[in-house]
Amino acid sequence: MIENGKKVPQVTVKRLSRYLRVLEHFSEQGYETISSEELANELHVKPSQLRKDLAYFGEFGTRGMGYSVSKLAEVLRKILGLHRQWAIAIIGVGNLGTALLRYKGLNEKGFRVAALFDDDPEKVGSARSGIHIYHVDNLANVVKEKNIQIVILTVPAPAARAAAEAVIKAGIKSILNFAPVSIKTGPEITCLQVDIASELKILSHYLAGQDVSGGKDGKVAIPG
Amino acid sequence: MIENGKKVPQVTVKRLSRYLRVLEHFSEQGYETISSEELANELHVKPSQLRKDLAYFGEFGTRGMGYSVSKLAEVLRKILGLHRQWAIAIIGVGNLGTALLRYKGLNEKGFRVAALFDDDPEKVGSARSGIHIYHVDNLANVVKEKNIQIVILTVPAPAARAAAEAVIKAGIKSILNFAPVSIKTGPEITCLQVDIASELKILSHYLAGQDVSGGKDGKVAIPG
DNA sequence: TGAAAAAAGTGAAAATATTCACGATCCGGT
DNA sequence: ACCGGATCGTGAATATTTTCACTTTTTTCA
Repeated sequence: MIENGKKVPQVTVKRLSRYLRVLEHFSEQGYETISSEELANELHVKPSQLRKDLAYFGEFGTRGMGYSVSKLAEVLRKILGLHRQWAIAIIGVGNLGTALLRYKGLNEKGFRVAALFDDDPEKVGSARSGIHIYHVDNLANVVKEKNIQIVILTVPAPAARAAAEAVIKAGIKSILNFAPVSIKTGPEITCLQVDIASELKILSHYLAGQDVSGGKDGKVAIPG
Repeated sequence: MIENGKKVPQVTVKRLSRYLRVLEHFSEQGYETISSEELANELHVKPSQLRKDLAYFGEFGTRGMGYSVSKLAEVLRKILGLHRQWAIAIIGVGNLGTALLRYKGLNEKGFRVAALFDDDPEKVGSARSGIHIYHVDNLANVVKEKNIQIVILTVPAPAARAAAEAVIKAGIKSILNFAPVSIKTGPEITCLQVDIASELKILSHYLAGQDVSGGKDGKVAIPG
């Protein structure tokens, strides 16, 4: 691992991937160097936070000058493991699974969807965007065969827990879970949750708090 | 607003929506009461955290007994503003936008997709799942007309910033942004970001850190 | 009715994460 | 070579969030 000593907070890793995106953008624009202030402003974080985030991994800037755009990008790619190619499986070929398969962000350099899984006999055996759909019962085999490292779970909620168990049993260490179910994992497994319905409810909370309409049935007092 | 005093961290609000989901599940199973321990275990958080989260809003349990499943669910629905109906617009009718439109989690009680927007003349004027696709130029009008409160941004990255500006100008206060671009908003606007490519990179980081293959080109040392 | 058990609520402690502010270093011009 | 300005790197100060551990309240059962 790259980091030198103390453990890196996950929020930091999340920001690193954002820094990288901005750097790649600046690189395309022909920028050679960038200061922590410019880079941080782009993402609406404090420059000191950017510097602190990088400090977990080493020193990459030049005082008085800033950072070399290309060098820093390269460092971030290494920290994020993007110098490798990761094979992804999507489990659950519904609306969301299919959309993700075709989503540009998922087919960036470094990632490749290598297999799809479902338990619907109608779907199993066919293909989407040229990727074969296997039955989930074959998960362990296909994972081994195709050297899959990352699983994206887009199954319906009731199926999620079982699917997650199968995934873990198949030896997968990285899960991106879109099902609205919390998955219990050991410490050696990274499971990130993307919960769209929850996000909406958060928005709803803030909207309701601002009491947007103030309408007649807008009472929110809590009984008892 | 409901909360009594100090401001509520956003992570707390996020957890509230998860608690609610579990409660609804337990309710369907016929449970009448639930302890903080049972509820918290389900989501792999500490019971004390659940209690602290609720404490921002009041006291809802009975010592010695736990919480009434239905009462607590009702409280959470109110806190989260789910006793109202919110109209959503999706901007960007590509793969992801279309998938979300059809996604169950987005059509739960409390939410309704009321309009779609795109700037592709091929799409504008047609409909998806019975929802009309407008040109983004008409955003402000349609937002007013249909009383839209929440916008989901699923446009490509280069279009995101402009789209976000238009959204904000149209008076929207709640944005769920799927574009890989950081959006600067005033304090009265809530903008949540769902960044799928970033999540993958986080997974990649942890995978690389574990040095999964240890293979020949697995070197990760940083030069200089 | 009283004692024991269960479980919420909560102030304080601990752990994390962010921000500040300043010393260190580097570049460019003279 | 030196000076002034820019900007990184970082320890210390804040701020935030989580967890603990204890107190209070309620229920149950003998």
